[in-house]
Amino acid sequence: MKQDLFVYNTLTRKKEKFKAINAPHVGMYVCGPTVYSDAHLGNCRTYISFDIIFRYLNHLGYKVRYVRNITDAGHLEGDADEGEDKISKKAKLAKLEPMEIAQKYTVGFHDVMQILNILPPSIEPLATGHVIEQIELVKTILEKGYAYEVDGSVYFDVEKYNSTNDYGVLSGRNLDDLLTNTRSLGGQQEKRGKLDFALWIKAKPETLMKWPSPWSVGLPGWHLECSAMSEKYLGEHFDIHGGGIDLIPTHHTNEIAQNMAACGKTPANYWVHTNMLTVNGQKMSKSLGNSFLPHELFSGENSILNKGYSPMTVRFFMLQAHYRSTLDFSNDAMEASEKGFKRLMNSFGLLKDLKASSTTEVEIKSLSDRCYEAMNDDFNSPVLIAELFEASRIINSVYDGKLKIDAENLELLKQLMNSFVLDVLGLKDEQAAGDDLPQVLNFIVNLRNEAKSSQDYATSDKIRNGLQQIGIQLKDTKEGTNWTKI
RNA sequence: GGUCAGAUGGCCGAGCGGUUAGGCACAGGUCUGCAAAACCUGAUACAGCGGUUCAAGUCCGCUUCUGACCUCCA
Repeated sequence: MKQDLFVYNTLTRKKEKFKAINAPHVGMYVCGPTVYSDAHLGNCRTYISFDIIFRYLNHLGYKVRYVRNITDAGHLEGDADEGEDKISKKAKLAKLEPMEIAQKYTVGFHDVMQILNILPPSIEPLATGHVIEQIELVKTILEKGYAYEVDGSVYFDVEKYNSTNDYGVLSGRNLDDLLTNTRSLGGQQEKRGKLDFALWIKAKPETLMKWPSPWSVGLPGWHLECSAMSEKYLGEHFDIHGGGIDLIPTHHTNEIAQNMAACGKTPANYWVHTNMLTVNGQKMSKSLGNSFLPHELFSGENSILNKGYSPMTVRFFMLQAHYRSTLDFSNDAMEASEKGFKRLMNSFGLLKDLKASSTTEVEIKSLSDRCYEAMNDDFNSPVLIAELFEASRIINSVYDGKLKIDAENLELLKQLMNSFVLDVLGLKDEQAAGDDLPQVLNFIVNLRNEAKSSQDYATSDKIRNGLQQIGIQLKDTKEGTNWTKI
C-alpha cells in the first residue's frame, strides 16, 4: 500500500520517485510570508498545499523537519535593490516600530494558519534573528569570489557565477535571454551586471532596521535569509524546498546561486512549487486589487462575495484542485464546495453508527489502495477526494441498510476515513456543537415526534420550519430524527 | 517584445494513448404524512485545423484565445 511516492521536481520538470537523503528523516524548507501586511487568500493556498505535503509525509512515517521562515526584515520594495525595506516603510507610515509591524502581522498570520487548520512548522525562524548567519554567508561568497563590494554594499556577480554554473537551472532561462530581456533599472550604477543582486545593502540615513557588518551598517538582501536559515537548520543539502511558483525566476534562482557559490551544493533535491489562486482568471494580488483576506471570505464582507464561507469549506475548495494547477475563485465554485464538503463530513459523522454484518458486499482494501495511489502521484488531493466520495457513498448505503459490510472491512473503512479526512487532508467537522445545544434540541425533537405520532403535522412542521429558520435542519430517518446545522 | 504554461460538459475541477474521475447544478425514480437527506438511473465534454497510430482530450505541428514570469509577489 505504501508504494513509491512521486514528486514533481521543478528542477527536472518531471515527476521523480521520492528518496529521502536520510530516511526516515526529511528536511523541508518553504518560503514563508513577509510580515508587512495581512496574508491574503492566495498566500493561504500555498501554505495549505505544503501542509498537505507535510501531513502526508508524516502519515507515511517520515520524520519531517519542516522549516518555514518569517521574513521580518531585508525584503526590499520597488526597483530592485534601491527600494526601502518593506517593513521599515510601513513602520514610518504608521509611526510604529518596525518590529511592531512585524509582530502584528506575524500574529495575524498565525491566527489564519490556525483557523485553516494548517499545522505549524517544526521551526519558524526569523530573518532578524539570523543576521549573523547571513553576514557569514556573504563573507563566504566574497571569499569564493562570486561577489564584490562597492561602497559598503555587496553584490552577487551573476555573470561570473554563470561562467561555471547554470544560473537558470530552475527557471529554464539562459543568461543571454535574461540579459537582453531584462529591463534596465535606474539607480544601479554600483552593480557591474544588470542581473546582479544585493547580498548586503548599506543603510541610508533613514533606514530603520540596520545591523553592523564588515562592510557597513546595513541590512541583508532578501534572497540571503532563506539560504542562511535553510543551511543552519537543514544542512547544506536537504530534501525538499518549496514556495509559490512566482518565486522561481528570482528568489529561488538567486537562492540556488548563493548556496552553490558558498558551498558548491544546490540546497535541495526536490524543488516543489505551488500554483496561483486566480480571481476571474487573473492572479490574486494586492497590486491588482482583486485580493481579499481570509476573514473577509469567512464573513462574506467583500463585494466580490455573495456570502461567507467557513474555513474548512475554503480548505476543501482548495484541496479539490491539484496544487500545481491554477485555481480560479468564484462564488459558484465555493458554493459547490460547501455542499460537497458537507456531504463528505455528514457521512463521516455517520461512520460511528454503522453496524457490521456477518458478510460483506464491499471491499475496502482496493479503495484504500487507490487513496494511497492518488497521494503518491504527486500529492493528487482531488483524486483522493473523489475516492473519499466513493467511501462516503458506501457509508451512506450501509447506514441506510442497503449495503452489507463485515467487521473487518468496517474497521478498514474507519481507519481510511480517519487517516485521510482528518490527518492527511486536515479537514475537521465544524458542526460539532459544544455547549448544551444537543440536549435542548433533543427535547424539541421529542416534542415534535410526539406531535407527529398523533398526526398533528401542523405542529410538527411548525417546529421543523422554525428550527430551519434559525439554522437547524431536521431529517426524519428510519432510526429517528437527526439534526444538522445549516 | 522575450520565455513558459494552459484551453475539458451549465459551473468547479481530475485524467494525458485504448476502460463513464469526482463535486455542484439539472432530469427521472425509490424511501417518506410532507419535506430534507440518502440511494438508484440519465443527459450533456475534451478550443480550431492538420498529422502520427489499429486506437488520440491524451503524442506531434500550425492557428486562435487566456494566464504567469521577465519588477516586489505565495
